Amino acid sequence: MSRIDKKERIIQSAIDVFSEKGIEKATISEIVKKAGIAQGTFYLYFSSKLAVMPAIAEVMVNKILEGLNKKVSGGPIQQQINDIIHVIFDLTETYKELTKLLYTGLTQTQYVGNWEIIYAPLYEWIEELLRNGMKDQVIDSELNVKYTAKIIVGTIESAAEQAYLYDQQETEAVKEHQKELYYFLIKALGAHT
Amino acid sequence: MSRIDKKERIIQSAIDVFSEKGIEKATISEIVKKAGIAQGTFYLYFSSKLAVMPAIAEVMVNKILEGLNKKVSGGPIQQQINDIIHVIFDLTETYKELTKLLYTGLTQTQYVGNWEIIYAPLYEWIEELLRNGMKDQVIDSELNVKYTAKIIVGTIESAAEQAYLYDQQETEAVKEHQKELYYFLIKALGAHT
Amino acid sequence: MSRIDKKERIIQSAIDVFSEKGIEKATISEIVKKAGIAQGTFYLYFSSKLAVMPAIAEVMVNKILEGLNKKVSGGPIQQQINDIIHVIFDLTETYKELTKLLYTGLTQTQYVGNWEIIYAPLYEWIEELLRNGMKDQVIDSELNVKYTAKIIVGTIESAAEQAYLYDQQETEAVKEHQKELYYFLIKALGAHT
Amino acid sequence: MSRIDKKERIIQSAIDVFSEKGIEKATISEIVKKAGIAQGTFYLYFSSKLAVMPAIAEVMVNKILEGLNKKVSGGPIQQQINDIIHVIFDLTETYKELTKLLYTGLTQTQYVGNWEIIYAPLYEWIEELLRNGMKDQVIDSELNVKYTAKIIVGTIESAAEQAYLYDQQETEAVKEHQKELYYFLIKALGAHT
DNA sequence: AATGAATGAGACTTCATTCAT
DNA sequence: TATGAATGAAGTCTCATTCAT
Repeated sequence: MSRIDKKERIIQSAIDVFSEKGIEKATISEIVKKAGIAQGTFYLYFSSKLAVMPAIAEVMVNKILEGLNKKVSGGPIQQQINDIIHVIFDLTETYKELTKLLYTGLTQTQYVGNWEIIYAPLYEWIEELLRNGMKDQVIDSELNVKYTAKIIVGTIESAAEQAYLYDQQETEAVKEHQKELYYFLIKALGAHT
Repeated sequence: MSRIDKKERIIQSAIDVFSEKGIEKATISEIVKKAGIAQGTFYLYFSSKLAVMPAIAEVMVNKILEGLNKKVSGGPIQQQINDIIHVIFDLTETYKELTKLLYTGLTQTQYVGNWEIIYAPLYEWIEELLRNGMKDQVIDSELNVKYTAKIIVGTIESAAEQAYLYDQQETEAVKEHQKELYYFLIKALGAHT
Repeated sequence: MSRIDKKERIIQSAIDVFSEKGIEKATISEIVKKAGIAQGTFYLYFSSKLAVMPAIAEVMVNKILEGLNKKVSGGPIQQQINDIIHVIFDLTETYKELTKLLYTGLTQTQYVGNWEIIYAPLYEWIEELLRNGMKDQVIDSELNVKYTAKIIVGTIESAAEQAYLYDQQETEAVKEHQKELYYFLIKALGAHT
Repeated sequence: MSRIDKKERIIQSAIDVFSEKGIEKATISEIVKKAGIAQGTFYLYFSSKLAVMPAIAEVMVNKILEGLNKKVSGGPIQQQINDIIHVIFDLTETYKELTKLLYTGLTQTQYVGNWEIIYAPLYEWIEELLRNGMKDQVIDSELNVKYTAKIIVGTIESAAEQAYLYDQQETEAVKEHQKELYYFLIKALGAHT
């Protein structure tokens, strides 16, 4: 097993354990046990439980980007917004606590600053979408691309967390929530419904 | 010192310690020390560190409600939205990590369900605002009041966290972010800018 | 069991364990086990293994002082020197490694400075002896009391350590060593043999 | 790099690390790091951390012998005693903790017995000096050469440790201490001051 | 002979929780 | 009700030692 393998295994195992137990109750002991490596080996790669957070965050953002690239069609902006909503909702459902955990985990460490760097590619992806929409004159041409991208991501993520994490909504309610969110965003962007 | 005093002191002290140390590193020892009570006394009021969370959440939501009631004018919907943004941004700045911590803290316990109950008054406040706006025909009459209220709260809170917590923006950038958020919401609600 | 009892027990147990195992191999686990207290209790009294050192040093110096007060006669200076030699040799034999350990233990910590304070009463005891001898004109009247006291203690202690610790001399050799040491000191002090 | 080079480097590095950290906190990791060799390589030369001690002791005794041979004049015994004091004080100042560490380090191992062997050449050097002094009738002809040599070495070393290690005396005080020690030894040996 | 990643035993340390006062 | 010393379980982390390369 190579060095890189070991590190990957730790990250993957940490994702599992954090998801299941939460940051508080997650232990390095359990992470290494699940990763199938020795206790001391953990410390060759990470200095503490929370030091794994940035690596996990990167994995998560990559999953979102992958999802966006795979699932978001090249069609009209309305369809694209709808696809983005579904991608983020699906990932949030799959990884439930993890996203929230990441925020908290990072804020509890010296790595808060990393957050922006890690999320940058995602924001850029949305910014590109907005710029194209503005170029095609299908969305409000006066909006600030940078902040709007952040607002959109925050809005969708918080809605998804609401739906799956706090409300623990039924499938039907989730659909309703998504639909409302869709109209909300479409209007906010000045696109035609 | 009465029972209620003691309990209040524990909650306040817990807010301080959680804010400063995060959930992970906060200890009951420090909470009781700051509260000026004995170790054992804590357990007369709360069963564990995380059991204080719902009480803290309630305090926070009350602060938001207080802020809304005090700061949000009776004027046009646009002005009200603007006021709401400022109230939530200000509280987020003051209590920085605390909101996030609350989410995480609650999700790590049996109290997740409480979240909705605690936030209910806040959502109702916004829902009332929306209903009035619809009645006055100043906002989109077709939107779903319940989900829209949640979406609005989520959007503003996530933007505030972005601004103060992750980006650690300068005053100017925050203002820009707030302005963009304002237009975003106004449009989303179908109100005239 | 009172607070003081607990602390005393830790110190006594630490003396035993350090003597038996040396600083390196002594563990807090074993100290508490022998003291019959819980692991965590140790930390209520001392912050680390080495932090017990000054307390042990004090105990040792007190033992020496006790011995001097009890065993050293009020007779002629020659007899007194002889008695001092025996007291220090006896204690060194009983506590073998401990004295050396103390030096090392203290130098490995922030407590080096304490050494002088702890040894002060012993030096004073010897200084008093010297001053009396000078007053009675039985020893060299020109010697510096302060440094000579230190030199005497150092000379006797190092000889005792030589005898018992490094050379591990037989009884006869020890007697010979002591006798030679006696003449050495008598002459150094300018007393008549 | 030859075998001998490697071994020398380990010993030198161990001296540095032991001096800086003390036996307790010195680690093989740091010794090899400073020596510029791999972890495993250490074990090709020494079986443990403490097994380096005898080698270090030898280095130290050689330094003392070198110093004596170089610095101690062929003049009158008084001058020679004075030179010896300076040599041992200087080395003690340079290597501060190391001498004490050696004692302790050796006593914590199976190598205690080695101590006498290692120190033998030093004692012989002093014994030779004493025998010459006796032959020349400049010192007490009745003293036991063997024990007196040990006592002298112990007296000077303990005084030097007092001065530099525990008291951390200023230059002036050290000179005073040395002067007193000089008269002390001269008188003890029955030489004329 | 040399390497250094990996190991895992075990020491250290913390801290929630208890309970006699 | 309130206290806080004592507990000891459990987690963190280090580091000597091994072994495949």
